[in-house]
Amino acid sequence: MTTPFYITTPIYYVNAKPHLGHTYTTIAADVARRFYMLLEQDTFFLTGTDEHGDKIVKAAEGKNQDPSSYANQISQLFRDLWPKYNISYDRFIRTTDPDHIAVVEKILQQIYDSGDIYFSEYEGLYCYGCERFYNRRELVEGKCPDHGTEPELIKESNYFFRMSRYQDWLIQHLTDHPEMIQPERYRNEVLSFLREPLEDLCISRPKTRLTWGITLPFDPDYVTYVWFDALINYISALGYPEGEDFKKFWPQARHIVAKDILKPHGIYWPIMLKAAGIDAYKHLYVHGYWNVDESKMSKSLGNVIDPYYLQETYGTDAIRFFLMRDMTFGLDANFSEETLIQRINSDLANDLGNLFSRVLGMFHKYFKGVVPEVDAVMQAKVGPELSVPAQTAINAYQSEMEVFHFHKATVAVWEYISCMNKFVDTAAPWELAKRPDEKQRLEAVIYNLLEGLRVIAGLLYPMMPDTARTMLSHLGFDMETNEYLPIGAIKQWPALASGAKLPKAISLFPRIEVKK
RNA sequence: GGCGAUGUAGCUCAGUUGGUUAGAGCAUGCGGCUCAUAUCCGCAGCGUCCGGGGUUCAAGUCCCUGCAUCGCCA
Repeated sequence: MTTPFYITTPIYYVNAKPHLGHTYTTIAADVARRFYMLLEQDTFFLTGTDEHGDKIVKAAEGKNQDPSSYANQISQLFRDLWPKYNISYDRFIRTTDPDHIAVVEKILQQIYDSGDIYFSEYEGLYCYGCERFYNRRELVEGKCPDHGTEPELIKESNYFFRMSRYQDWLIQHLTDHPEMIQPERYRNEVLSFLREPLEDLCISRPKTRLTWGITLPFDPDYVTYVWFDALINYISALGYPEGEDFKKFWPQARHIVAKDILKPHGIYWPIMLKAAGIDAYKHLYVHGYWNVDESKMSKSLGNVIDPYYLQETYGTDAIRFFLMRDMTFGLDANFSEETLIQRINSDLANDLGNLFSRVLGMFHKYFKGVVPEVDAVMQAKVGPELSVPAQTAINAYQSEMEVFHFHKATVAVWEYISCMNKFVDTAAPWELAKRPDEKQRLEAVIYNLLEGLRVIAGLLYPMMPDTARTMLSHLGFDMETNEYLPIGAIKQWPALASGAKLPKAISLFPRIEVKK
């Protein structure tokens, strides 16, 4: 019985179209998920959209739509985008889904009954234009920064979640599970935040102000506030509390998020789970932002990268590869089409594509596309030159992937690709082909190069599923019935059956000509 | 204002518990091969490892301080 694997992306807020950041998070989750498929574990991959709240109401009003149809429309953009990037999720959850709403109600009632939700009146500075409260320090000379009007002091009653009660528990839990929040810098950020007393969280909005939300089961005059609704998706999607998927996958939950939503995921969510009597998730992986041409991606700068454009222009696998290769998980990275093209040409076309092409080219030239039988003595002599570094690459790749260091895992594969290219040069099959007495060596050299390609293709599957499958089918694997090569099969060496007839190579990644 | 992170070749970054001439990829220059997508392979150059001080036989690596950038909090 293997360990199940459960990975989630955040549910994306439908106040804007999908951008590069959403795309990165979702691809990272898909890569992780496919990696665990190679390990032959049972996997569940969840993504979706977050659709309630006043920002959605406002955005809908701006387009003269009701919140529901507006949310439908934006949510659909995400569902249309993911197939283009080969995202293979198991469920796309929406906070407007009836089963989700039922679970949110259930959890709210449960926490309310146990006494961790209380009703309280408070006073604050409210701007009617913004429909929100302001802190004194947010105001500009005592006025609303957006409207320039003086906010009014009003009294309002709301429901609060007693987070403060669980502060010590959370600190202890994070201490006992140092690996829970990664990379470490974000764990430290959470811990430093927890050094100050935690305030209770306001989890409701009166219906006089907001109706687009889930009604509190214990007070029909209020709806629940976005985070309390949104975070619960991670368990409602699995059929909490009785669902088989919940029982199977929840204990292994791993969340991927961008750094802007560290606090809800690092603090609110574990405490909500604790208050509801549910085990904490296993890991939270926090990544940085993609800057564009050295500056922050923002609508006002007009430099928001459109993932549809990228996919249509450069292709699914090239973008998947670039995003995984060029961002150190946890740190900010820079995106520019120039570096993207650079990467595609140098890593994909020159290193990988050309290797594939030259090896298969020689194979067809010297062996007419039929996998040669290799002499055992010769195999013992030639094989290790490629099989030993292959094992090294597989091990490095595997241990980096397990901790979501996609960047380093990629480098491990490319080190092996480089090793293969060097081997072609030193073994010089074109010289061997001229000498009949070297026929056995030539057979071994080509055979083992094909083996190396098999390993490369196997490892590339999580990152570049289409490319990997194309390569494997050119190496004679039946990719109609198999989706991928499991890790055990990747590690085997030699594996290719002699006598098999293989198709001619195709160009995996054409070079992109840069006009100057 | 408080806490923290980062600062290494033109660019992007690796550098374990301090230990020999500081590394990789890309870019640049030169050379080689011809199987291949004008690709690949080899060689070369380039670094006051942010500045300053200290500990040590020995510091990119530890301590103090200053500067810069960034993040979180107030």
